Amino acid sequence: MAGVSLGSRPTVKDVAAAAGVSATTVSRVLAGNYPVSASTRKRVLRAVQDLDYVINAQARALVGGTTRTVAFIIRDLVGPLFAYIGQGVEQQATAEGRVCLVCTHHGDADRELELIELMREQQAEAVVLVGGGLRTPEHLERMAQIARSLERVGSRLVLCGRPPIGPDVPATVVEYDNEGGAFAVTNYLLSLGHRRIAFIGAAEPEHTTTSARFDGFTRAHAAHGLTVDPSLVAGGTFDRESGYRQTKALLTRDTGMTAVVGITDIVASGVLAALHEAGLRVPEDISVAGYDDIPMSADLNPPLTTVHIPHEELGRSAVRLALHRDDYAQDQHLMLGTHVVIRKSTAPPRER
Amino acid sequence: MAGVSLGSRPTVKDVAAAAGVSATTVSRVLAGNYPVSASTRKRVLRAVQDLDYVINAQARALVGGTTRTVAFIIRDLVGPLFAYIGQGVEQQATAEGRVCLVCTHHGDADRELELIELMREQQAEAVVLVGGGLRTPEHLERMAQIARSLERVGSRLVLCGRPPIGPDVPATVVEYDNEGGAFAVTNYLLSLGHRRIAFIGAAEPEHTTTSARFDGFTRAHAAHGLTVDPSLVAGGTFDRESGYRQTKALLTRDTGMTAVVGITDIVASGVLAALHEAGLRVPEDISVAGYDDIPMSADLNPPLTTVHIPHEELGRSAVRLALHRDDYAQDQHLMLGTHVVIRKSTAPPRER
DNA sequence: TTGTACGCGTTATCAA
DNA sequence: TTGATAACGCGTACAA
Repeated sequence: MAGVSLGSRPTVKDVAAAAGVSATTVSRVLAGNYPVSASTRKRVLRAVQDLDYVINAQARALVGGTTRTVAFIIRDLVGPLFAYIGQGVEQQATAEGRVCLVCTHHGDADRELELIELMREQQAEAVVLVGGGLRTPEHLERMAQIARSLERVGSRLVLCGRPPIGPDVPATVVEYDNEGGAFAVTNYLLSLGHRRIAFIGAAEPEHTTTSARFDGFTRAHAAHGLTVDPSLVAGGTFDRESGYRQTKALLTRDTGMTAVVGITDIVASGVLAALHEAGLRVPEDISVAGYDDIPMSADLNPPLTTVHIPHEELGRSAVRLALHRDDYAQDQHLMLGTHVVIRKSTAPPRER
Repeated sequence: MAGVSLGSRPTVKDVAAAAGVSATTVSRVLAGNYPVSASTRKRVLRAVQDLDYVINAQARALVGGTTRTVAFIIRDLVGPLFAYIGQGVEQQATAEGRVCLVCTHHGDADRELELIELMREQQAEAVVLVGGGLRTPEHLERMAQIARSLERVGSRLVLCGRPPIGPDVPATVVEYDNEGGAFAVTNYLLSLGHRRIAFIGAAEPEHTTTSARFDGFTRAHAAHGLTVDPSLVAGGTFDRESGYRQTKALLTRDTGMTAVVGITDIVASGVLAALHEAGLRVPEDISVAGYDDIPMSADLNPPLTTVHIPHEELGRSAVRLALHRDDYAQDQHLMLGTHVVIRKSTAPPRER
């Protein structure tokens, strides 16, 4: 292997020297945006090969002003829902010639803010926040400030699966119809004849996802002239264990419930487990619905009725909009549709 | 908001001007590695606040020589196994104060090589390859070259879940006992009395994961004085659909098989589906085992006997070793153990 | 304790 | 078609 020197990265200068040209010429050959004679180009490319040269992205970013980098900040890398959105982000970023930075906050809202700051240091062209977030006034205010900070340096805050922060806050928003999906699935259960429907996972009312889904649940009841019975509303977190525990608790009381809506499919899988354990059949004895339509839902026993979210499309659109916001004044707020996927876990209530 | 100028990122110079000091002093305050008078520090920090200044990570990397960045290259962001390894990588990187770059190659080995090159441009301190890879001579040779290229510029190739490339190739390797796990689970089935065991997912013999697992399967047979019947070995890919199709095909022939090993849990879930559809009970009529111990395995019907891989530990160790390779001459090859997790999908064969 | 001058690797500008 | 020079934003050696 000719010409490779150990211990230090070759630079344009080294290539220039090896090719007997100036650094400028090397740069031009590599960029291909300037006329260079064929013979010179050949010599330069040869030197690049010999020295095993690659460009220094940091140096290029420093002078060029852009890093061609997109950051995405996500609760976790695991978990079927977020991973699919993340996959959409990564694919679109790659398709647009960008590199992806990824960070996880494990549900810690303050950590999320820290990470945005970190991504601002990294000069990310866009900072995509995946999934729902807090909606307390303080948090929204800090978020608004951060959005403006990013704006000032030519970057862009992107909310993916979360409602806008405020009317005058510069941010790209790609959300899905969280409330509408919850309305639709609840409405479906009500149409089947259910009147005692439990809702599991209603804690954290200041969390955007939680509140939107619960609102849809409530509105569907209202549309049928009903009000939600608070004793049928259980709290908990977004995991399977929570769905299991909350269902167990509900079963100890005589609630008369004939259907359960889990705030996510994962929660619903815990609901199913608890019901099976109690010897109840789904959907004969009790109906169960989830939310998210993660791949696993089709494999549950029985296959779960749920609300479909366009996971990947969410991520892709987020990046696409953010990177092309200067083009023909695109609308920077997109609301993607959701729809109910009817499987085997729901049926009319038993005659009592 | 005082002092924020629109449209351009503030620099140390701006902060210095605002605080009435030199750029050097600002740098020192921010780095905190040099004595600065309390009053000066205060003025500087105040200016930083006012201007909403953050450091430029690219510029710092250019002079400092290090990006504090770790890249990980993975087949997909979705898929339970890789995501967990990725999570380990991300967590350890964060714990070590690094930022993560992520790219996916969707199983395309050439694309993987391109991405490594891209990460070399990005000056990543370590480039972690997650999951198995090709093992053709050409690919190995290109891989070895790349490892040396990375080495030359102070970066490091890390193989996570893949065997070493060669003895003289500079790379950090963290693998798990793929062959041993396959041996153990096959041995378990043989010990239960099974003699006609199918292996599903044996295509791509040049893929490291595939071949290691099939080797373990073969060796277990040999240890019992048996040879593998080729008619019980089916090919296919790593997905559920493949497991389903291959099983269907096996069932059309009278193979006499009493047990099936899927090359992954996902494949095994397809196997289960095909068996159920054929009216066969698991494990009464036929036993099924998988590989990977992804979370879903415990929820399959019946819960799947499988081989556990220390997913997250794999990712964490990979990053830890790579970043500390200068410390006290650490061994840069780690082999983590696997073990069989016995659940409900395996039992002794029926008396015939 | 603080400041000046230079260099990191690249590209843009200007001149030849 | 090619080259010299300056500049990007920061850290560091050296000087004060």
